[in-house]
Amino acid sequence: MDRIARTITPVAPFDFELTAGYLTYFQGRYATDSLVDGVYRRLLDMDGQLVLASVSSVGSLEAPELIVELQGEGLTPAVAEVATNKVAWLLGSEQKLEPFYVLAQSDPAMAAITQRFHGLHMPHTDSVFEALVLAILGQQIATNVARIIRTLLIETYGPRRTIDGEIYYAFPRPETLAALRVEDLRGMKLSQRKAEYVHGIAYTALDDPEFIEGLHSLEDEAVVRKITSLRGVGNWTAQWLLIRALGRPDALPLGDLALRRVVSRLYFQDEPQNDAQVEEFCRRWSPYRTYATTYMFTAMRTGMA
DNA sequence: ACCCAGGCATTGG
DNA sequence: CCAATGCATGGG
Repeated sequence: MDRIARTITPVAPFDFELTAGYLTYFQGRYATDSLVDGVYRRLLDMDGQLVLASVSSVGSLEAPELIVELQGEGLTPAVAEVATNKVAWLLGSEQKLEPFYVLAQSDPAMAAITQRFHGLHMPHTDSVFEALVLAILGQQIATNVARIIRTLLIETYGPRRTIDGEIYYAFPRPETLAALRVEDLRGMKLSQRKAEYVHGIAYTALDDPEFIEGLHSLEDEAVVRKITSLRGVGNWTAQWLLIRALGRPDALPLGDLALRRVVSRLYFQDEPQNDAQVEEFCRRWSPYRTYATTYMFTAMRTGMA
């Protein structure tokens, strides 16, 4: 087992615990990710080579610095370089939040939220495929149910590695999910329809990887047009893809019940708002609607809204 | 026993 | 083009 250490210098302000904890808020784990005793861990699947990244903070909010310890068989400096870049991406460390914070000052509620969660960056998924499958799994079910299903899928079909007596999982590969029968996915507590969606997306990702992973080079609108042609992917899923997989700052997941609720709670005295009203209202945060959405969800999750 | 929860595709008007 | 409906699971 080879080990290499690297550092990452995120764009300030960067709150490591808040950002790494965004995914792992439930018992410090999210199937593929963990945050225990200030160390964020994730098993990276790099062209079939499994590398465990262990990340800890040695800096501060305004002068952030992260230590990334990598371990795996045949770990070379070149591989470590790619792995470090992946970790930087996973933690959204390049995001510049200041312009959004300035915009948030024009609104007392958002100003309070951004102050409370100062330095929270938006975590990203490793691949577009991962974000797509996770979004399908999360459609129209309670987050708790979604978590159970997600964990089951990852721990059943994800590549794994035992290190120091602990099992780590990477997200299942397209070829693995594409090779399954729909009944196998139904065994993962997916509905017939979702099992078909996931299978179809895995098949597409395997058959035409560029269709999925090539979305990085397209404009937001083109991404939405292209990805919603897949069965199981509507606007809500496309917007989450822009946020979670592509790191776009101005996405807005209209149709999201939680978004409607949190906007109505924070700005309309709990008076229910429909999608058109939410869209109209959220214009004030463009071109940073991704950040506004994520911060509102975080506020809601922690009982602040 | 019900009802609902961070949607989508299909169908019927 | 828009509204209604089935889908599956687990928690309240």
